[in-house]
Amino acid sequence: MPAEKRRAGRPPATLGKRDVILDAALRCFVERGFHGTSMPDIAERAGIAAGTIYHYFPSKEALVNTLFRTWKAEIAQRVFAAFPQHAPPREQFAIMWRTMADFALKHRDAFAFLELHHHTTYLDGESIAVDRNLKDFAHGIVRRAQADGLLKPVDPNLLMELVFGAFNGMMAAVYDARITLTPAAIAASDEACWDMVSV
Amino acid sequence: MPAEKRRAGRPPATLGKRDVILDAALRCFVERGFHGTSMPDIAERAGIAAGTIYHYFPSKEALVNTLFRTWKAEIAQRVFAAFPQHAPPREQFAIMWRTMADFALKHRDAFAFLELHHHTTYLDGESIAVDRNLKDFAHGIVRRAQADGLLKPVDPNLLMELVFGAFNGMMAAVYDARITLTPAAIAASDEACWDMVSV
Amino acid sequence: MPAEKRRAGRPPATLGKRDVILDAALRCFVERGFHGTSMPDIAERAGIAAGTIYHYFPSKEALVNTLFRTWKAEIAQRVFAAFPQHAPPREQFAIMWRTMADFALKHRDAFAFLELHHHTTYLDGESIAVDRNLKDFAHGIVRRAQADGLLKPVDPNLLMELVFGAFNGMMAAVYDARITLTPAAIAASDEACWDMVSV
Amino acid sequence: MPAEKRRAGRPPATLGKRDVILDAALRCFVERGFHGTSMPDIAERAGIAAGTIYHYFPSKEALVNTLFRTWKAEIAQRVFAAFPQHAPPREQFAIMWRTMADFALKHRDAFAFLELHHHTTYLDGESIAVDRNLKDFAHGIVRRAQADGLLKPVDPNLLMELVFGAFNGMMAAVYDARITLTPAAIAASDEACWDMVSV
DNA sequence: AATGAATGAGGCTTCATTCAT
DNA sequence: GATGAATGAAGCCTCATTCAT
Repeated sequence: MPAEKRRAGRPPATLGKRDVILDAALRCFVERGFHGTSMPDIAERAGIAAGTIYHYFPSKEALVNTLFRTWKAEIAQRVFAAFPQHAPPREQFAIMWRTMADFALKHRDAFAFLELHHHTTYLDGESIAVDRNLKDFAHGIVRRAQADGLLKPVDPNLLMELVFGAFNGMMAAVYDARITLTPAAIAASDEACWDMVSV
Repeated sequence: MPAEKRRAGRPPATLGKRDVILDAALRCFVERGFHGTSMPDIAERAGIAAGTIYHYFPSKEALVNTLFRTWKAEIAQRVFAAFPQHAPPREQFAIMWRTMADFALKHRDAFAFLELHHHTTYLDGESIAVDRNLKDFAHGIVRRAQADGLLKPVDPNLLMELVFGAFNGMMAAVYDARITLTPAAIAASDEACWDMVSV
Repeated sequence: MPAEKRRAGRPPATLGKRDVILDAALRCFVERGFHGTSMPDIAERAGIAAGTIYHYFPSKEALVNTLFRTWKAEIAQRVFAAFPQHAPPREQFAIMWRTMADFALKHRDAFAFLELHHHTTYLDGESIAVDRNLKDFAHGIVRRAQADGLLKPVDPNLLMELVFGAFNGMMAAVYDARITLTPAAIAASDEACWDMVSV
Repeated sequence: MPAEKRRAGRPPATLGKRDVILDAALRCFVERGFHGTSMPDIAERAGIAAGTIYHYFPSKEALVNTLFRTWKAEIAQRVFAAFPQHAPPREQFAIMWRTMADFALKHRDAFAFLELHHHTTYLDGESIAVDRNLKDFAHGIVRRAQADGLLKPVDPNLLMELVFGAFNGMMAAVYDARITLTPAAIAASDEACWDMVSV
C-alpha cells in the first residue's frame, strides 16, 4: 500500500479495511494470477466475509484495476521524486536503477504483480493509460541522452525495453531465490545495464 | 507443433488431432492465461467437441504441462543444435541471440506462452525440471567465458538473468507492437547485450 | 398513505419516516414485484439507510403485509363510506364503480399493487382475511339484487368476478396507456358492466 | 407444452428434456413468479441438475421469454383456428369465449402464467410483439361489429379490455376455487360478456 | 432514532470432467 | 475414436438482516 495511506507506526492490524483487502488481493494475484484467484480466496486472506469486499469495490475487475493503478502511480512517483533532473545521465541512470531496486525489494508483491503478470484481459483503459507514465518519462530521457551522444543511436524504445526487461528478469530471479540482490549486485547490474545502452 | 509428433503415414496437410488441440490450447493460454481459458474454449478453437480433448490428455493440467515441455524442449534443442561449440564466445553469443530471436518471431505464441506467463500454479515437477535445461547450458558457457576474462566477473546467474530478461522484454515489446524486430534491431540488441555482460 | 397513520404533532409537510418507507416500497413493488425488489432498493428510494427500515418493520414480509392491509382497508373504507345504502341497485352500482375508479386513478400504485400482482407467496393469514372484506360486502349486495330479480340468476360469485375482472382489466390498460379513462369512459364502462350483470 | 411437441400416447417421462424444463419452469413461475423462482428450483422440479438447463437456454431470461412466446403463440393459434370467419358476430364471440375457456381449463398453468402475471421486467422486445397478435385480431373484429351497429359505439380498446379483463378475472377465481367453470357457467359468462359489449 | 459496515446464505452461471451413444 | 449431454462444484455477486456507533 502506498505509504501515505497508513499512519506511520501503526500496527498493520489497524489498516483501513479497504487497504486490508487490497493487500490480500495483491498477494493472491501474485501467487495465482487474476483468474486463478477467487473472491473467497481474497476474503479469507483478508480475514473478512466475501460479501464485504463489495462494500469497497464494485467487482473483481475494479479491484485489480485499483490495485494496478495505485501501485503504478506509487512506483512512478518514487522514480520521479528521486530523479536528479540536472545530474549527468550516468548518475541519473544509477539513481533510477537504485530507486527501482529499492522499491522492488521493499514491495515484492507489488512489483511482481505490476511487472511479472499479463494484465491484458482485465485492465481497463484508464489503467493502461497510467502504465504509460513511467515509460514516457524514460523515453524523453533516452532521447536527450542520445542527442548528447551518450547512448547508442538506435530506436529509443528498444533501449528502454532491453533495460526494463533486464531489470524485470533480475527481479524475477531474486523472487525465485536464484540470485540475491546485495548492494554489490545492484551496483553490478546498474553498471552492466549502463554498458548495454551507452556508447 | 514440432513435426516429430505427427504419426508417419498421415497426410501432413492435416495435423493430427492431438496437435490441433495443442495448437488451440497454446493460443488460448497466451491470450487469456491458464485459469482464464476453459476446456470448451480450447475445443471450440480446435473445432472439435469438448469431450474429445480427453481422448488425448487426461486433464487440463496434463495439457498445459505437455505444451510447456514440448515447446521448452523444442527451443532448447534449436539453441543446442545451432550452438557453435568451438567458435569464440562473442560469436557464440551472437548465434544464440539470433537463434532465439528466430524462434521467438516464428513461434510467437509458443515463446509468449513459455516466457511471458507465470506457470507456478500448475506446472508439475517434470516440467520444472525441463525448464532448467537451457539455463544450465547457458550457465556453463558463462562460467567458461568468465574464466577466460571475457565476461564481467560477477555472479554468473545475475548475468544470465539480465540477458534473458532483456531478451524477454524485447520480445514482449515486439508482440505488443511497441517495437519492430528488423535484422538491424536484432543486431543492435545483440550488440547491446554483449556490451552488458562483457568486460 | 392514509392520513390517520401519521402521528399527531408532526408537521404534515414531512411525511413520517414510516410512511416514506411504505411509499417507496409500494412504488418498488409495483415496478418490479416483491421478489424483484431489494431492501436497499427501497431504502434508496426512500432516501434513507437500509438499516433504518428495520426500525419500523421487522422484515421485508412484514412490510408487504402492512402495505397490503393498509391499502386494502383504505379502498374498502372508501367504497363503504360512499355506498348509498338505500338507493336503487343501479345507482349503487354506479356509485361503487365511480368510487373505485376515483381511487384507482388517484392511487395508481396502490391499486396496481393490490390487484395486479400475485401475492400468494408472502401474504400472511391476516392479510388474506382483510382481502375478503370488500368481496363479502359485494356478495351480499349481489344476492339481494338477484332476489329482487334485477341481476342475472347465476352464481353470484361468477358475476362478482366478472365485474371486478373487467374493472381490473380496464385499469391495467389505463396504466399501460392503452386507453384513457375520461369521465365518458368511466360512464361507458359503468353502463357496460351493469349490462353484463343485469337481466 | 404445445401438443405437437409430444407424441400422442407417450408417457410424460419421455418428453424431450427441453420440454421437461419448460414445463417445470412454467409451474414454478406460476407459483412463485419469475423473481421468486430460482434456477435450482426449476432444475429440481425437472429432475435434472441445475447446470443442465444451460444446455437448452442461455439464461433465465431467455427461458421465460421462450415460455411466454411459445404459449402466447399457442393460444393465439387456437383462437385463430377456431374462429368462424363468416358466422354472425354473436356466434363468433361465443366460439372465441369457449375456445379460450377450453384452453384456460386445459392449460391452467400456461394461462395463469401468460395472463395473471406482470412480465414487464424481463420480457424482451420480441415477446412483447408476440403479445400484440391476439389483441390486434380482436381489435379488428370489434371495429367491424361496431360498424354494423352491433356493439356499443365506444373506444374499441375499452370494450376489449373489459372483456379480456372479465375473462381473466373469471379464470383467476376458477384457479383459486372460488367458482367452478361448468358448461353452464361458461354459457352464462359468455352471455354476460356479450351483453356487456352489445347494444 | 439513524446509519451503513458486515455477514453469509443463496442466486445465476460457468466449467472440468464423465459417459452413453 | 468422437460427440455433446449431463453433472455438481465453485465462482461472482446480491441480499435480507444485524449491530456497533
